[in-house]
Amino acid sequence: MFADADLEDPRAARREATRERILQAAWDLARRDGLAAITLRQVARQVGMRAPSLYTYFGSKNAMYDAMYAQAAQDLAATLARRPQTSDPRRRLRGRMRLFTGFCVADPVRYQLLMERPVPGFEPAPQSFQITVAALAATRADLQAAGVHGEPAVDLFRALITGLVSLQIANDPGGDRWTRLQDGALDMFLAHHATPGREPEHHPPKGR
Amino acid sequence: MFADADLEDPRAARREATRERILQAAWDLARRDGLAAITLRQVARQVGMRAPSLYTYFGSKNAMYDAMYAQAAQDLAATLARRPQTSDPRRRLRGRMRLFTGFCVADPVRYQLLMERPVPGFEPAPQSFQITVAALAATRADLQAAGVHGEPAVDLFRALITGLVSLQIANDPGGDRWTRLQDGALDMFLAHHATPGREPEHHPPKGR
DNA sequence: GTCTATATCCAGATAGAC
DNA sequence: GTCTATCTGGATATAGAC
Repeated sequence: MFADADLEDPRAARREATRERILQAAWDLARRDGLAAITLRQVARQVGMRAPSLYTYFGSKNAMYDAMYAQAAQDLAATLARRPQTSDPRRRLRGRMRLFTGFCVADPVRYQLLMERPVPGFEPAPQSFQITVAALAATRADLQAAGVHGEPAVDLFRALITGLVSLQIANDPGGDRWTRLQDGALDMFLAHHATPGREPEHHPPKGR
Repeated sequence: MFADADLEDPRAARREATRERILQAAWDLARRDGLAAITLRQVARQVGMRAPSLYTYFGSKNAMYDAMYAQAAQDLAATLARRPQTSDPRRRLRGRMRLFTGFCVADPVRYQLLMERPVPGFEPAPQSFQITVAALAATRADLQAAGVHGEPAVDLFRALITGLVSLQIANDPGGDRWTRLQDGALDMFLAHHATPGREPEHHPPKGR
């Protein structure tokens, strides 16, 4: 975003590198102890500093969480955008779904920060939050292209994915007990909620 | 459990009543500020005491969480057991599902304490946890009676319910945007994972 | 930019008077 | 059984020397 505004300036570059090291340390601690449990003292120690020095880089602890959220949102957007062109809408939907579930289970703490409210008192900046919303809108378009129409169907699809991911993370972290069910789940869903056969170009309904 | 061991003894009864008042205050505060945010001082004030007095009733803050967890687990067990006899397995499954989702959305904080790990450093006593597990086993039996066999199908069913409940709680608290999808979701699920027609008495497969 | 020192606040838990 | 007083510890954040 504005991070690389002055990549030429070596001072700014070095500052950015330090910011990055701090965030990396924060992620490591969050993965070990939970997002809400990290303290500025711990983060500072991890990068060889004392807590007050962090205030040179982040105005507050919540500002640090904000930077972490922004990183996570960028990760998600980059992951979902990676999907290559495919002519078959169902294959594209399936690919996007796999990318999404893969992203979620690859780093449960990142998922938690992005999708839940794991830190009391912290809410992401609207600007970062919009990145997340936009990234999910792509899936909505895929659904429509695959012949799935109507808000209830989209909601049910979201529930299916959310359930698979959260049970996977909670009950079989690192495994695939639930994620391996995703293809079958998609088939089941499409059989009930997609108009069969090829789907023409579609202009969105004007309602909602 | 052991709470009513000496209901005759008026001293024990009064003590139990006070314990109950304290827990009620803790639930109220948890619903307002979140489970992890409640403090012993707040709870004590709420019942007209000072914090140290609570140690007469609970050995530690975690012991209080344990008592809350036990209450929630008992609630769940009582709710799921309430299901009246129905001859049609599918109707029974549907009824149990509705009881479960209703239980979850009726008190999101209770659901959170029961199903997630919302308080860093607190894990429920195994004895209470077992109540939860046993209560959920009933649903497993209902699934089998309705013609759903195999662990993957059970896992998918759990994912469906979990997703509906958690999106409902997170994005439409107090509403029914997701819970109203449950009957349709069940139909979809059964169409794909249940053996059609009437299901005979079934002895569990030895595999798995 | 980083440090020490400190302000400010609040937590869970214990000791001991009443 | 309930209280006051206190212990112990940790948090975020700021002031100001270097």
